[in-house]
Formats: sequence, C-alpha cells, structure tokens
Amino acid sequence: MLLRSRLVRPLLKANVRYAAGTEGPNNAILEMLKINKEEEAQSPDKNPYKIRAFTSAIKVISELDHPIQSAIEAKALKGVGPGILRRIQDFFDTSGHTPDVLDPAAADQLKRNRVARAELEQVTGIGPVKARQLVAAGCMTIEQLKTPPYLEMLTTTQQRIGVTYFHHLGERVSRAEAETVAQFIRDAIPSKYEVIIGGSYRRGAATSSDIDLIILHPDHVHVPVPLGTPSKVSTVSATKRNGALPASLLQSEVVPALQTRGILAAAMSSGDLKWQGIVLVPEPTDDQWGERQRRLAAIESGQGVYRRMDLNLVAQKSRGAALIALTGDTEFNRDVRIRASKVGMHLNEYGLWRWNENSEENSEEEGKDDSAGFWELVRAHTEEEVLRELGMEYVEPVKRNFSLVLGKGPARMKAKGKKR
DNA sequence: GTGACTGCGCATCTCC
DNA sequence: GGAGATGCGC
DNA sequence: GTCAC
Repeated sequence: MLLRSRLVRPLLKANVRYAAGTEGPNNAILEMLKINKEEEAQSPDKNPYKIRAFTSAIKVISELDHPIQSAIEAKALKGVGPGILRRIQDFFDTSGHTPDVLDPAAADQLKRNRVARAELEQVTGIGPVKARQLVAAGCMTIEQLKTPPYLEMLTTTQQRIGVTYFHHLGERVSRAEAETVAQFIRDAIPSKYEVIIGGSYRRGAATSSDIDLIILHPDHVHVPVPLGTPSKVSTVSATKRNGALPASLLQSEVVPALQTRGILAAAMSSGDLKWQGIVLVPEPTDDQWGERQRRLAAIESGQGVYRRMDLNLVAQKSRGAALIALTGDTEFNRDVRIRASKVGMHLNEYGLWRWNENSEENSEEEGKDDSAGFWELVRAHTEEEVLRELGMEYVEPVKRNFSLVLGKGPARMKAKGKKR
C-alpha cells in the first residue's frame, strides 16, 4: 500500500496521459497494431472499415488485464480475426517473446484489478482507458477517487462532476421528476420554445437513467448536411464545420435562463446544440416554484435531488429524425439506420438523406475535389414520414425497447429478422 | 465466398 | 494555434 | 480488417 503512493508520483510526472500506450500488459502488440492502423489510415485508397477493425481489435486487446500468452488465445477475442492473428503470430515469432506464466497470486491480483476497473467505470467520464490508468496507479475504489493523488488524475470536468455527484447519479429518475424538470424549464424560457421529454421516458419506462429533453424553437433552423459520400460519411463533427455560426439559442437564451433560475448544478459539456450536466430537481411550492435563492444555496451545499440531464436543441425541420434519434433505444436506432443505408440513404438526427450523383460534366467542372454528388434532405419532419420512407409502419415509442426484446444489456445484438 | 460494418456532439489531447 | 485523433456518452 | 450469413 505504502509502496503504491511512492510509485505513483513519477508516473504522474511522466506525462502518461491518454492511451499513450506506455502501460498495460500487451503494450508491444498494441504498438504494432497502432502502426498497422496508421499505415492503413495513410494509404491513398484507405478502407475506413479496415481502420475501424484495427481500432476495435486494439480496444479489445487493450482491455485485457494480462499478457497474451499465445496467438491462439488472441484469436478467441471478438474483433481478432485471421489478419490480426497473423500479425500477432509474427510478433511472437520475431520478437522471441516468451510469455510469463501466471502464478495464483498474480492471477488473483488481475482479478481484483478487473473488479476495480469495472467499479471506476461506473463514474461518468471514466471509460476503459481512464479506468486502466487509475488502477495502474493503485486506485481500487470510487471512494479513493476523491482523494489525492487520484483526484488529480481526473482531468476532465466530466470526470470531476461524475465523482462529485456519483451518489445522486446512481438513483433512477422517476417519471414525476422528469416531468417536474421539464415543466420548470417550460416556465423558465419563452413560450415559443417547445420542450419534449425523450429517451426512455418517452419509451414509457417507469424510471430512467437521465432526463433527455428535446427543445425546439421556430428561429432555430440550422440543419447541417452530412459531409462526405455514401461510402464514407465524414466523421468531422458539426462542432468543426459550424465554426462561423453565431451562438445558438441554447447558449444565448436557454442555458442562461436556467442558470438564472438556479436549477443547473453543473455542466459537463455545453455546446451550440447539446448541453449535458446535472440538474437540481426543483420542489414546487403551493402554486409556484420555490425560491431561486434557496436553490442556489442548495446547489452550493450539495443539498437536494440531482439528476443527469441532456438538453438538445433541434430544428423544426429535423423534428422527426431527432425524435427517433433521441428516443431510441439504441437497438431500434441501429436497426432503422441500417435500413436507411441498405437503400442507399443516410439517417442521422438531422434527417433522412438521399445521395444524388452529379452528372459527368458537373463533376468535371467541380474539379477533382471528389464532390461527385450531394446530399438531399428527403424527410425529417415527423417520425411517421421518416419511417414510412424506409418502408416501415410507425412504431410507437413504447414499442421501441428492442434491447429488452432481443436480450439484456447494451451488448451488441443483431436486429435482423424483425418486422418489415 | 460475399456483403455489411449506426452515428455524432463535445472536451481534451497530440502533433505539427 | 489549428487540424486531426481519441475518449466518452448516448 | 472482422463478422454473420
């Protein structure tokens, strides 16, 4: 135990941030795979799915808590197929690497580390990479996270807030709480805004993990067109491509109004389209909302009921597509998006898009900037329209709980032989 | 063997 | 200081 | 590149 804290300090100094890869039991193999991935990424005719495959194999191997003993063992991992097996085999052959044999004590330690990582990953903002770093530094519990030196390792505001409100965020959100917050917000912002509760609430769940709000306003009309082509829709986020736009209504009006009213306890992220953070659930008094000063004081002292909340500002035109995207569940969305891509379209939260090839002369005129066509918004205004365009009957939100139907948990399930 | 592989906002880090 | 990659969440 | 078919 004492030893640990001594070991931690140099580690912190040595800039071991992110997946720098200077730790973990399979570092050498991971470095090799990262190079392979990089080579593919540099290639003129790179295959984005191949890059993704490398990324996925790197991820699954980096989550191992013990050295890979043989190439055969790696083959059993999901995401490791013939190609990566061969690379690992070559690695063992050429590096003269002889894996250590695990003694029982070491195996036991690995198990404890695994348990610790799982615990730390319960904190919002701590994923596999950060959890591994923390456990490597000796942090085994969430309680320890709140103390030096681990607290200093939590570099993002999301992680700090995740720890601070961990106890509150473990509680489920009741339907009444979601309704209270939504109504408070409706009262706090101009009546031109429309506020819809999405997420599992809209799917009829008795309790939710957070409050998902969809906010519409007639003046918010920005519908970004997808970048790239059907085979390769760019991953450049709207954050980048929107650089020059004026601050959105979310930033200029909604968030300030809620701050003034004293229900925003902490912001994890706050952009032009999306706000994520912690809300203090207000307590209605007789026929009015309680005192703003009391809420601000409560936030100051950590009293009251706190919940995770997402605010999403959505253009009217995107209403249907956004309702689908922000209602879920994940499996339903995956299924619908796959249907779209199967008929050559693209579905995101802004709309259902069709790709139009440019005629020969058009693309010649455009030069060689490979703009061989353009995206056209097909449907997005209502959920019914979007689904019908994809040949689907309307599906009630309450019937979109595919994860429950198909199996438990967010584990990948194929959504295939379902209703057409 | 063959075709499909969800998609994206925001914060932070890296690398030039 | 700007572009791109990564981590994370949903 | 991997995976399901």
